[in-house]
Amino acid sequence: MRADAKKNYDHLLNVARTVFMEQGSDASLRDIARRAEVGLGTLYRHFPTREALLEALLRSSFEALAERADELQAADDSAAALMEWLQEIIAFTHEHRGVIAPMVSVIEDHESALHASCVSLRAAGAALLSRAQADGKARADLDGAELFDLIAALAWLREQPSHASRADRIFGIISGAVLNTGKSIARR
Amino acid sequence: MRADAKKNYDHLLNVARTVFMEQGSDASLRDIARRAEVGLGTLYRHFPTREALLEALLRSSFEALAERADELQAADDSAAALMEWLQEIIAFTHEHRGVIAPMVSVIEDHESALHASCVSLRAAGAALLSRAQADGKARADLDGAELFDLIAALAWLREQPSHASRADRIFGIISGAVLNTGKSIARR
DNA sequence: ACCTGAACACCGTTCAAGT
DNA sequence: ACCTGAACACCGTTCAAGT
Repeated sequence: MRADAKKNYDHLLNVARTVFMEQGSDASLRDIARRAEVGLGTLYRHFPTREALLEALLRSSFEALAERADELQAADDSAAALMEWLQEIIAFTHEHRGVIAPMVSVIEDHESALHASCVSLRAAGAALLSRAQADGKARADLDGAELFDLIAALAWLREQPSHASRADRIFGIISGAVLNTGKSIARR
Repeated sequence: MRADAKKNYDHLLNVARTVFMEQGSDASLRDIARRAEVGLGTLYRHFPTREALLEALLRSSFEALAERADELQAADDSAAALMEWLQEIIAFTHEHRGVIAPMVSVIEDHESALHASCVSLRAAGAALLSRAQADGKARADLDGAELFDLIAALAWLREQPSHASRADRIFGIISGAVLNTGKSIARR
């Protein structure tokens, strides 16, 4: 990449990070180009779709979450490890408002720039689930795709302001449904 | 209302029904006015917000769902009644793609035209839940707002094409978490 | 090789002017 | 009392023209 192109690319990523954080992942691409003081075509040249921009922006975070799952595979308590990872991925999507919808919409679209990252995350979750199942701590009749569905549902709910006060409770209820520990979540 | 106004009002509702069914509840209001062969201002006069249009369109359905809950209160099995009603409300939101997001976003906004309908539905669900709880068939540590969250999460998931094949399974898992029957959902 | 921004086809919302 | 549609302020996406 030419030096000037590289500079634009990096600057666009930084501005996009700011704007997405402020306004969510459905922020205006025009606004990003404007704030980066770059032609709109330059943004489209480097990132042909919103998904491509999100992927470039969040790649390292996705990788970190996948690595975190690997680390947690070594934890003593496989159920606690799964719960911890669920907490972390929900916290991540909560931080990046609006990111769960594109993640779900591209999970079966092999052409999307965001596809690989989502599949990796699903696989990372599936691996943690598998170990918990092997330990008899997670319900056996659940697979990675279903776990990803539950994560997506929780993540979407988390984005709704009216839900905020119940977020922990609902997380407990749904993640509790994944485990074999009966219905023991914190009572009020 | 003047006769010509009434005619426009009714015609707009019919066209909106068609367009929302075709494209979801976030369809273009401009397109609706265009297809109704009515000035854009006429649509805004009758329905000042998208929520007002949705409310006028779905009021009878919301009422039917609330009445259905009343009927089901008389059923023998309170747990089955709750499950049946959950199925029906999810089927309704699935039929009306895109409607769950505004429903959740206005549930705490007393000014919204859609507010009353959503609160009624939440109350209807809460009543069914209460009876199941009194019978010891639903987990005691759950309230209407939390049930509404779970419904919303399921409804949103249902809108995602990639989720379609697992819809029944996830419904079983989440609704199972509401009941006190352990984790007995259909195995594969 | 890369950048620019006008052009095109859309939105939602408001409101002066018309009947 | 009601209707109309231009006007305004936005979008996403493409692409001819420039450096």
